[in-house]
Amino acid sequence: MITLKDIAKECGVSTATVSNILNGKNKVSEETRDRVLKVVKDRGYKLNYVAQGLRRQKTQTIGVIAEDIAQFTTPEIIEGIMEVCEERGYRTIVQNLRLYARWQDLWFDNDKMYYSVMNPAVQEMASIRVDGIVYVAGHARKIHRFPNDYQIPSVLAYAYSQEEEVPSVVIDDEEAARVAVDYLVKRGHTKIGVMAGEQENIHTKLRILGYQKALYDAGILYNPELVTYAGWGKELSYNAAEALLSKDITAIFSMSDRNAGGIYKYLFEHGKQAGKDISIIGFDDEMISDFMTPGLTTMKIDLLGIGKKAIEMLFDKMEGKEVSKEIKMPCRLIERASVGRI
Amino acid sequence: MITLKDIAKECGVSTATVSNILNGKNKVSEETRDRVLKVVKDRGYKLNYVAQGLRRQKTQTIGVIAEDIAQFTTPEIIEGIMEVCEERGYRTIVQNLRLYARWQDLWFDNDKMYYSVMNPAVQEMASIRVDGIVYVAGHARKIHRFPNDYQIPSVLAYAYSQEEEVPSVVIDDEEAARVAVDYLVKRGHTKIGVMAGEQENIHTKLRILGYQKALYDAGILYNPELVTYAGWGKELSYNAAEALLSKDITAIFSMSDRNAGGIYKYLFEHGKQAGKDISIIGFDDEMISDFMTPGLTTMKIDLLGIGKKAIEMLFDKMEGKEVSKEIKMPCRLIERASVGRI
DNA sequence: TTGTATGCGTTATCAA
DNA sequence: TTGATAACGCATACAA
Repeated sequence: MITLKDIAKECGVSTATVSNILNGKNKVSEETRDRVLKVVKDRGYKLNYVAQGLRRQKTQTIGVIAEDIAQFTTPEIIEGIMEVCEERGYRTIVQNLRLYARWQDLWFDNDKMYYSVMNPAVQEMASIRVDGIVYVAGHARKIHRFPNDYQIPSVLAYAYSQEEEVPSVVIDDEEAARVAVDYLVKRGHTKIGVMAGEQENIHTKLRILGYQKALYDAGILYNPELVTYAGWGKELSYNAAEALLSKDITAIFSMSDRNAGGIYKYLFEHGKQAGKDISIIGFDDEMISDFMTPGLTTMKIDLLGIGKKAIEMLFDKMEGKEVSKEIKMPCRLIERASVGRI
Repeated sequence: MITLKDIAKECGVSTATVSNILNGKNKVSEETRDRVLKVVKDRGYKLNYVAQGLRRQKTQTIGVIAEDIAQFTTPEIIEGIMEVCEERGYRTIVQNLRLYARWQDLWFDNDKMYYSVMNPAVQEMASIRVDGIVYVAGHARKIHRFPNDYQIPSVLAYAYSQEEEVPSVVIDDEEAARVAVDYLVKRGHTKIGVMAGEQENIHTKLRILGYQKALYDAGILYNPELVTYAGWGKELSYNAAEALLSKDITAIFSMSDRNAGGIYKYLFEHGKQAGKDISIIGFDDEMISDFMTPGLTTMKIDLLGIGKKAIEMLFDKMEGKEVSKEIKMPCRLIERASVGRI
């Protein structure tokens, strides 16, 4: 592989001069610049970032640590991060912890498991000498002890940071839920059930709060019996659908599109339809919501925006600017056909 | 940041000794090893991969160039690549060309557009001095002129290579289609329509071939009038559904789950059901197929397997082993409820 | 078993 | 405007 030294020799100049030219320092004459640039091009010379990184002590690289790129939220968040990095001339290197693929949800409360994968990943990033780290969580929770021994500027995306120096970007679950339920209320629904996610999950708790808020604003009494916890998948939700539907309700706030899918399945098997026999609003705007029949009205998460915001905060931090401790990104209502009027 | 030299000084040994210990060379006494290792641990010393890469002329890093990680096939392929890389102690660095995000499908036939993004990406990988490259395509097509000026061992995943030195891993479209249609035939269907993808697309052409093969094997005459081209999305397929359904058919081979979704929508609006009024088999096994009502029987693509196979071929290449020019990965039938018997 | 010295490809300092 | 030289952190050949 051709090096800077080769170019220098071929041009009859010093390596310092070639380096200066390549880095746009203007202490070189037009003439030598042109000559060198021509040779660089002809020989197809390419800078060695490894050597540059060593000398500069700066790799111009952002590390992304993803809990699992197979989580539906993750690729789009990373897409947002990469888009901004590219604009700013930064490279991106992705570490995939594959936490869900390894252990499903067993790692949630198992620090030993978690850190057995997380620590090496951070060390890896440190060894590569990335200039900053974006940690992309698979679902919202409080992350404490973010290993910051290496003094690398870091930002959390899609989870809440417990450490002062690590800011985070999350979705505004409570407000999004309030908007969703308010949408039902505005269409005349007052008896509104909830197909909730995992009971201990932060998303779940905050969305319950938003649900309460919307009811309160409308002067409707909160009735805990109308809230069913069914995890995040289709199956549990399907199993819970019958009991929930047998209650005296006209609409359901489903905390994920997948949960809504379980209800749809139940309805289908009993010859009923969302939007007609019962109103349903989902959450996530996963692709499935556009493929369910009828289309599922739902709350869209701005994943791209989360990624962009997170990396922008990281750059601000790297430049020593003041950054907010936590940013809540709004969700957007996507209207389809699963909600009717009373 | 603490360096190898610091450790050496603290232990009163030379850097060479520390390096030898860290690299598991057994020309060191137990005693000094233990002493050094203790200091390494206490001080939290971490190797600098940048320096190591420079010295070794080997970065222990695999570059992944993805046409777009937002394509539904891509994250899982990357997941497979990363899993194997991790086992072998290789790092992974991902470049996301964001081709679809930038230009939808305009870049397919526009070499200038394509290489304006592709060439810098490859140069980037070259500058990082990755040991090998896996290129992950967003959809199957023939890729010529894979820029291999840098002599970096490379492999194509999910597209066909036109270059002798670049092997590829693709899905066996023809056989998968044959299996799908045969499944319909075995259930008594003889009048089988096709909701096909983009006409010029390789997936489309090969699957048509598979369709023909299955018909031929069953002694059914191929009738081109039963084949409708509708792109890969839901909308065009929905628009084409009426005409296709009005033909004298009892089943449809849909070349993507999304296409099947368009048919479902049409059926739903006309009070009909897949599996009862018409049989449908899809392709891809995207998540939507499990959420459609009734569940869509479909062909699952082994994306994880494609990723693993591709990276394994790359390692073989890097080790100078002989590798096949092209590997076709089989698809698997996933039975749900959208196909009935005649 | 351990240490010395050199070089990987680049950038930065300083002198010319 | 240009060049000589040192240094970044590590691995290795060779000497001790």
